[in-house]
This record gives sequence, structure tokens and C-alpha cells, in this order.
Amino acid sequence: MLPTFDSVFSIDCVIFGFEAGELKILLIERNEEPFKDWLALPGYIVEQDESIDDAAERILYELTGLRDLHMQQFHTFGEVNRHPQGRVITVAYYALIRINGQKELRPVTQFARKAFWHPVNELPKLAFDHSEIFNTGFNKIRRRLNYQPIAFELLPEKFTLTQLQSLYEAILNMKLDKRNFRKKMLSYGFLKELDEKQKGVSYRAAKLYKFDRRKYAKIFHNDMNLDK
Amino acid sequence: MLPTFDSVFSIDCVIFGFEAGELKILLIERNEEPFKDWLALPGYIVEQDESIDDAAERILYELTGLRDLHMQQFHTFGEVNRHPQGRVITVAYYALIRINGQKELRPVTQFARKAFWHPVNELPKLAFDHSEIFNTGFNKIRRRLNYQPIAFELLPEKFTLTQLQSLYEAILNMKLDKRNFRKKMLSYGFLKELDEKQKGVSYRAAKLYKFDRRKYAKIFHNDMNLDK
DNA sequence: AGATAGTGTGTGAAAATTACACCATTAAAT
DNA sequence: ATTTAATGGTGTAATTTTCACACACTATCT
Repeated sequence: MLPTFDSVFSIDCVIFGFEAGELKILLIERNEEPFKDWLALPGYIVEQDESIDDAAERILYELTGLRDLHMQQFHTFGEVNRHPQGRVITVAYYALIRINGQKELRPVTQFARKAFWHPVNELPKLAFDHSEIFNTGFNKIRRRLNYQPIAFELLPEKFTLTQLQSLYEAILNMKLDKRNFRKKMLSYGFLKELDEKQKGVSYRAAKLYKFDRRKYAKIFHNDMNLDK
Repeated sequence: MLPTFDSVFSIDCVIFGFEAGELKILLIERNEEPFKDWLALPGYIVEQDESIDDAAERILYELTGLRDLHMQQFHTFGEVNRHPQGRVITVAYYALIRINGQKELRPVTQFARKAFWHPVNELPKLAFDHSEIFNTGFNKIRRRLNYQPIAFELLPEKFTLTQLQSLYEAILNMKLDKRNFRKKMLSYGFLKELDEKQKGVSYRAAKLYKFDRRKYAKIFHNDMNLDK
């Protein structure tokens, strides 16, 4: 039979959102020791009878009220002393989501006092090794931006090219040339130009586009998940 | 306090080597149930007081006698029923090594009957979900080949450009153009041409080259480990 | 009518990628 | 000494991709 240890698995989630031209992540305020009152990534312990992928979804839901994100594992942290109370190995996941003013963030367990969006710049110190986890995750999506349809999960269904560009700039942390960016994006052929325009802006309204997931998959003929 | 579960962590290793123009991986023959007598990736259980990175090194050593490889985590497998006797979550690592006829592979535990190199083509069915683990790892290094100095860990210290090319071809599973390949490799500037030539071949001896790790790091100005 | 703020567009230079074929050198066999 | 077998080593032109760069247009607000 298998030996038994007092080892614990957990999941930690780095959830990216994009709002007001800024890239943000989801943090919770902890309501339990250790690190009570600290800010942390949403994370909790994996149950016996659920896969880690399932656990990631459940835990995120319980801590933030968010459901049905497409979560992707990116690294496992297994230093001996990363948790002050015992051995905890954690599998880190990221997900990307459109921040939607409507959707309220409300933890369904007492473990988190609240959940909220925080800009990725000027992040405060986080509980445990969560700052390191965040950095690792941020590097990961930065790299994947080039070969995974990451950006479109962060934008509303209909978006302008300028919004898309400013998202790229936020993730890559660099300015891009407008003409070259548009040329390249459009040349891929997976953006569908709509007959609609932006509304409610006090300047010339921009055309709206949609991401065509099927064309993307055909073009890159991967299953959009090739990197596992 | 932390809850206690009968959960077990393990490590599984996909160790690549290159010999006689063929890419190979290291397998063991299991000497214990479950899957007794099956072929499997080297893998075993993580102890309480060691980090997963340390565990990976230790376990590989115990099962194969190999030491001091540079092991890199690539994915964690956490399906509920991946192990028939209980819940086992496994963190998979890969490493690359020069196969060296001299170095004998000898397990230092009874758990593995023997360890040996097997070509990555025509792999037999492996124990547990190890076939899936292998595939995931192979895809990973295939992708990383372009931005990590993976190839040079598989070759002897001094190598010819033809050897380097045939390694690329083995990993990418495609033919490459000789002139373009050489031009490109040399243009990077991290290959150092030696004054030596190949010996003992019955045809024109090729120049030998060395990989210059420092120049590589300077050129790509990453710490060679950016992908974590 | 003018100010404001962001939209939308093209061209040329430079760099990188691709396709492609033949002679040179060596050791072994005759 | 000659031949053979096997691999080493090299250049050029066409194409594609990347990069740098600036101005006129449109809608709204005052």
C-alpha cells in the first residue's frame, strides 16, 4: 500500500483581468491564520476525490464567486517551508477573464473576507510565496501571448483594435507601433470586422471586431491548448 | 492547523539522451506492484522534508544511478484515478543528458529491476499514465528547443555541426537544410570553433565545436531558465 | 467655428527565411 | 595507385517578415 504523509496539496490562482486600460489580478483578503488580513492569491486545499483541474475551478469559485473560467496550470511550487504550518505543495493556475462591472465578486466561504481586482503594477507584498507565484505566472502569459489566444479572453466580445493593442502593451509592458500592430493582427485573418462601431465616445468611433475562434484554430491548427 | 489527507506526491522523470543519431529516454522495469514488470518512467514518492526539486534529483539517482542532472519541472498530473491504489499527484520533470557508454545505469533501490535507454520512437505502453506524461514532456522540449540551450546538454562537449543538426532533426522530427542550418547556428555566435577535428572516422573529419554558455546567456540575456 | 481626442492608413529599408547543388576530403577496399 | 563510399563544407538569389515612420480624417463638445 501507499505510505501516508501529512502532506497537503493546494491550488493557487492568478486570475488576470483587463479594465480601464490596466491589467489587473484578483486578490483576496485572508480571514484566517496564517497571514490573516494579508492579501493573497485565491487558493485553497485540494480534496481527495477531485482532480487538480476540478479543484482549481471549485476553489476559485468559492473564494471569488467566479465560475467557468478556462484555467491553465503553469507551475508547481514545492519548497519545504513555503507554508509556515506544514508541508504544502501548491499547483498554480492562471486564467483570463473579462472584468465585468456587473459581476460581483463575492466569496462563498468565510476563508476570504473579500475579493477584488488589483492592478498588476504596484502589487503589495502578498502572503506566503504568492508574489513569486504571481511573477512566474505573469512571465508565462507574457510568453504565451504569442502563440495562444490569450488576449481575447480578456477583452469584451466586441472590441476595437486600439483596445487590443493597449492590452498587448499592458502585458508586454512596451509600446507598440499602431500601424504595424494593426497590419499584423489583421493579416492573421482571425479577426472578424463587424458592421458596428463603438458608441458613447466623444471622438470618432472605432470599428468593432470579434475574435473568430474557429479560424484561429484552423490557422494554427493546434487545439488551442498545445502547450500543456 | 492544516488538515491531513492520505494524499501522496510523486515525481516522474522524462530523461532524454542522444546516442547513435537517435533520441532516447530512460525507462525502468518495475519490480513492485502495481504494474510490476511493466516499463515505466523513473519516479517515486516525495519525502516530507525535501523540496520537489530535491526529490526529483534524489529519485532519479536512486532509480538509475544518475546524478547532477539539471532537472526542470514541466507539468503536474492530478487526475483522481491515475494511480490504482490511491490518490497520487505527480510532478513531472525532464532532463537532458549526454549518454555515455561508460556510465553504467544501476538502480540503487530494489524498486527498479533495471534502468535502460529506449528510443523515443516505438515506445511500448508504459505503466500508469506515463505515456501521456512522456508525450507532454516531449512536446515541451520540442517547443523549448528554440529558446533554451537544450540541444547542447545532449551532445558531448565537443561536437560537429552535423551531429547538432541531426539532434535537431530527431527532436523536431523533420529534415533540415544543411546550409541554412549551419548559417543560422553560426550566426548566433555562441558556438566556438575548435582547432580540433573529429577522429576515427573513415571519411573526411569534421571540425569540432563547443557551446559557449556565457555567450549564449549574454546574447539572450536571460538566465537560461526564463521559462519557469 | 474651433478645440480635442482618438481613428485609420502606406511605403521603403533592412533583416530573416527559404530553396537549392556541387566540389573537397578522407579512409578503406581493390 | 586507383577507385569507392561516405560525409564535410560552402554561396546566392528570391521571398517574406519586420521595422521605422507622419499625417489627414471624423465625431463630439464648447
